Parts: sequence; C-alpha cells; structure tokens
Amino acid sequence: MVASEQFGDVFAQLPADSFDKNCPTRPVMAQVTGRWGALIIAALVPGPMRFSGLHRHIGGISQKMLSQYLKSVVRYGLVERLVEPTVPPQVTYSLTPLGRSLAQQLCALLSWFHANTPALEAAQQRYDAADSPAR
Amino acid sequence: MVASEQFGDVFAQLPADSFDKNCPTRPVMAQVTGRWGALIIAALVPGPMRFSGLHRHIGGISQKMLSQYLKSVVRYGLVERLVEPTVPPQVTYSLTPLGRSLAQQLCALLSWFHANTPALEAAQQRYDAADSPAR
DNA sequence: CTGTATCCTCGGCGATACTG
DNA sequence: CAGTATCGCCGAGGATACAG
Repeated sequence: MVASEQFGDVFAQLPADSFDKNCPTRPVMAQVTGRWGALIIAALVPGPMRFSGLHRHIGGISQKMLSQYLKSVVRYGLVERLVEPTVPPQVTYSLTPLGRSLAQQLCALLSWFHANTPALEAAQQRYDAADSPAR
Repeated sequence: MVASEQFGDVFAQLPADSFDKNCPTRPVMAQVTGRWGALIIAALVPGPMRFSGLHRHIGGISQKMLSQYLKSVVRYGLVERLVEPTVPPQVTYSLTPLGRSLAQQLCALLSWFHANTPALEAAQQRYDAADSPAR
C-alpha cells in the first residue's frame, strides 16, 4: 500500500462511507464546514460568550448568519444556550462536551491553515506565474 | 481560565487572527471547507487517482465541480496533476506532501463526524421534540 | 440586548452539450 | 478519457428594519 505508513491510525479509520452521497454526516458537515460554523465553535473555546460578544469577535458575520448558525449548533448539541431572565435579556452560549471535542479538531484545522499560509501562498504564486504570465 | 486544561497545546495555538475578516486563510478555508474540498483531499489519501476514478468515488459530484475543485487544490499546491501523454489522455492526481499533511487534519475531522453521528442525531431529535411537537 | 422578518444579490452547484 | 462552455436554479448570505 502506498502511504498508510505515514498516517498511523488516522488513515485506518478513514470512513469509507463519507463518500456515499447519502452519508448522514453530510448535513452536519455542511453546517460545520459552512462559512461560519468552524469560526463560531472556535470562538467559544476560550469560554462562554454572549451574542454580541460573538458578533464583535467574529469579523464580518451578520446578525442573521450568527443567529442562524447558532441555532444549528445548538440543535446538534454542540453548543448550549443559557438565558438569564434579566431585564435586558442576557443569553450566554457555551460549548457542550460534544462541542468541545469537535472544537479540538477544528482548532487543529485552523492552526494548520495558520501555520501553512506561507506555503499555500507561495504555491499560488508559482501556479499563477507558470500559467498565464501575460494575462 | 476555563477550559484550557483539556486542550493542551491545541488551544494554546488557537490563532486569534482567524477571526479577522481579512485573514488570508479565509479563501483557502472556503475552498477546503467547501462542499467538495475535504472529500476530494480525503479521496486521494489511499493513493493517486484518475479523474474518472474520483468522479466515481465521490458520490454526487458533477464533472464541473470536480474539475473546478481540482484546479483549486492544484493551485494551492495540495495536489499534483500528472499528465501521461498517451493517446487517450491519462491524468493522475496525487497528494503533495503539503496536501498529505492537510489530509491528516481532514481525515481526523471526517472520522470525528463518523464516530459522533449517533450523538448528533440524538441531540437533533431531542431538540426537535422539545421545540415544536405539534408542527 | 437578542434576536426575527423581509428583500435582494450573488455565486455555488447541477445538467447538459460539446471539444481535443 | 478528461475536461470546457453555457444555462439556469436555488439557497447562502448581507442590509435593513422591526419586535420582545
């Protein structure tokens, strides 16, 4: 076999049915790997946060999208929504154990991108330069 | 601090600028976390594959999307495109070292979803049942 | 403060047909 | 076999206004 050696058990567990078009993980994947899913989960790693806090912390997200993604992750049991019955309503979001376990994977992924940005950018420039120098 | 203990160094490396709206990783993230990005990378883990092989292996993808995503990942230096100058052209795609390193993260993520599907589905049912039983 | 409702735009994506 | 070209749909996502 070709490359298994370098992967240890990660490769061994590669779920073959992920490629099935009816794989039940597809909808969840779609949310988490959606534009904001990963960032929302990651933003909650340091600790619970309020709606406005998230809105401020995650650059470029709109209220609508934040609200929508939050509803999803709460529904999937990844995030817990806590409402404090004060006069100006205070809603706190925090990771559930399940969400925290997912967050580990996502943080690893974000870190990978962070660490490899130089390599990725270099590859793009090489590609663009070789392809169409005059375009 | 709240939860850092459980994360070891993964949390410590949480790149704060991932939340910046101008973070250069956003476009790459968008591709990789797009609908087909992760699956394409993951599909190449076991070994090199041809265009038609990928098309067959990844359930539900169209030629157009496969072609488009492949171009992206090649551009980012994650996948190598090898053309054999035979009469019916044979093009083989394989992971670069960079791509293989990313694949580890993605496989871990796919495995996580695979392993936690029961918990996710249970959470959904609990949520839907509590929310609107009569809808 | 924490959302929800509405409108609108843009581009992801699929289907189909065609080329080298 | 390995794509590219073209069309059209539909839903993600943003802006704004409004509600509890």
